[in-house]
Amino acid sequence: MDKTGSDQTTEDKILEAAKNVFVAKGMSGARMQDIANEAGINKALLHYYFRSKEKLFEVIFKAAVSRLVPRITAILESDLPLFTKIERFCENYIDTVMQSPFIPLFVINEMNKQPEEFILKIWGDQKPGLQIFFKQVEEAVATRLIRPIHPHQLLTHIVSLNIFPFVAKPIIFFVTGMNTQEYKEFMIARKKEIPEFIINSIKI
Amino acid sequence: MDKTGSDQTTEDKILEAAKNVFVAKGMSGARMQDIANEAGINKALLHYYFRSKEKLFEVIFKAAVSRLVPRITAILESDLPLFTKIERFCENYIDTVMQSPFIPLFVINEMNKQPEEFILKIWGDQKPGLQIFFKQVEEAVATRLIRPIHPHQLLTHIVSLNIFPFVAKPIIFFVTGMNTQEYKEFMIARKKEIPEFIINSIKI
DNA sequence: GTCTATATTCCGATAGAC
DNA sequence: GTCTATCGGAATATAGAC
Repeated sequence: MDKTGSDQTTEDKILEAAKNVFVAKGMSGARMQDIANEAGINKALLHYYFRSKEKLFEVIFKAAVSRLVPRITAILESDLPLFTKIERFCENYIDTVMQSPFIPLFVINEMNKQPEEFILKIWGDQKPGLQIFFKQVEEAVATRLIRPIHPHQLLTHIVSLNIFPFVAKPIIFFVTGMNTQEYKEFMIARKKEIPEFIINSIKI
Repeated sequence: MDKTGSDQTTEDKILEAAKNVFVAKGMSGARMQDIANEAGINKALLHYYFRSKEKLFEVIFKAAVSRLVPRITAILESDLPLFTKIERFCENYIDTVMQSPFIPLFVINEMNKQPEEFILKIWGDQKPGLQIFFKQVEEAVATRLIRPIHPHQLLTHIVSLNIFPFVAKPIIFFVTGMNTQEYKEFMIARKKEIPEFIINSIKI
């Protein structure tokens, strides 16, 4: 099962190549020729398997969303205690995203650029039910486990602290003068730093 | 001085139109024809004022960076006390960005997509000296004003909490089910919520 | 299924009249 | 400075041989 080997089906090679190119350059910046080169085939074959660039993009984008969203919601929707949940989420999220660090910006960017009807077609059923998490936060406030805070605000805090450093990587480089190795250590440190930062703030 | 009126010079009309189109669609998604339409002129005139799409983009991107970066650094580089600084920063940043909320994603996205030499040409001198802020955080730790935290981590926390909700607006809509008005109120509430969240976490 | 060759559309850029 | 018309190349997509 060598992901880059020649035992992949042509369709798989196309999908992997398309993912790499679309994620790196975005829908409008990607070229069918780039994808064909990356897959080691020619342009015509792309259109044989997927009718158009738009159809191919739709498949890739949907797959990216389908992998990113559950990654965020699964732990938050579990029945763990609130603080444990926050700790697990940060560790787990940063670990997985470090392996494909450009996916978040890809999804965020296309969510902002693609027409709304396209986005609706993708998310349609995906709309995550985070009500369990919101309820849990409200209860934690009611029982004085944490200080008063709106669940939407807390969720946004958590997600912002985890995702933003990935999308802003070039800015962090410029501002701090880190090199690649230091950036990696910085992100690993955040797996502990973020939950500590959050829990320190909300616990009573 | 009507910004949308016809008393603008042609160059100003082009610059404003180009900003709107580039920010909305990105470098690769923008079309010279779109910019010409938005400016109420024709394509040829774009090339008369700015030699190429790339040159025009460079002007727009540089302007965006030059307006965004000082906005972040000015307050952080001031000589205010640490907590006051954090409060002012959040209020000020969210206020100004709410007036052109797509600039941060534009800058972040192009920083990731444009070749490094292009970015270097833009930032060149801009490299902000946040050493004052970093020193201040270290001193605050040393004097037990705040708990131990690496200055880079704290800065990243602050910036993440402020910027991310703008770039992730469509995701917030889907996840929380907010409408436009609720989103606006949500962002206004963050002007107080974020500094409270941060200071609560780091103060001893 | 896979390729080469070609059609077709689009887009950045220029020529040249006014 | 501003316009219309057009060039030339690039990109998506299709035709047709194998």
